[in-house]
Amino acid sequence: MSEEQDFFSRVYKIVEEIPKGKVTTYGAIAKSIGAPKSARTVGYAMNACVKMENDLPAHRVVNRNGILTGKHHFPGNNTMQRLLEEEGLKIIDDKIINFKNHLWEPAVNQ
DNA sequence: GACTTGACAATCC
DNA sequence: AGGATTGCCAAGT
Repeated sequence: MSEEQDFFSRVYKIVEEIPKGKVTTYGAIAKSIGAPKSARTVGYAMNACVKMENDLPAHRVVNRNGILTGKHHFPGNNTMQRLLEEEGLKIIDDKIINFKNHLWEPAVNQ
């Protein structure tokens, strides 16, 4: 049993599991992969995810404040906000309204 | 092989 | 209540 995949792969796997209309935080993802202190590293993986052509809903990942911290890294100007709004979320001032209400907690044993 | 950077988070003042 | 600092970990240079 060797599920020891790369840090990136684990992060991608979690992000891939994020249901539509839901969002999660970097810390939650890091925690689910067994690295609660590697929240920064999770964001680092996301940055690489945009560079590669994948189907990861990176726009559903925000910081623990529910703020679209990574919107600047998306193609275009407000791609991230637009995508979230398309999923039924409300965003004001780059911040998700009722963020806690749309927060999705990933599993710990993936 | 060591230093710097970075889409975070928690703590201190 | 709000701003500044520290901690942590992985990849890049």
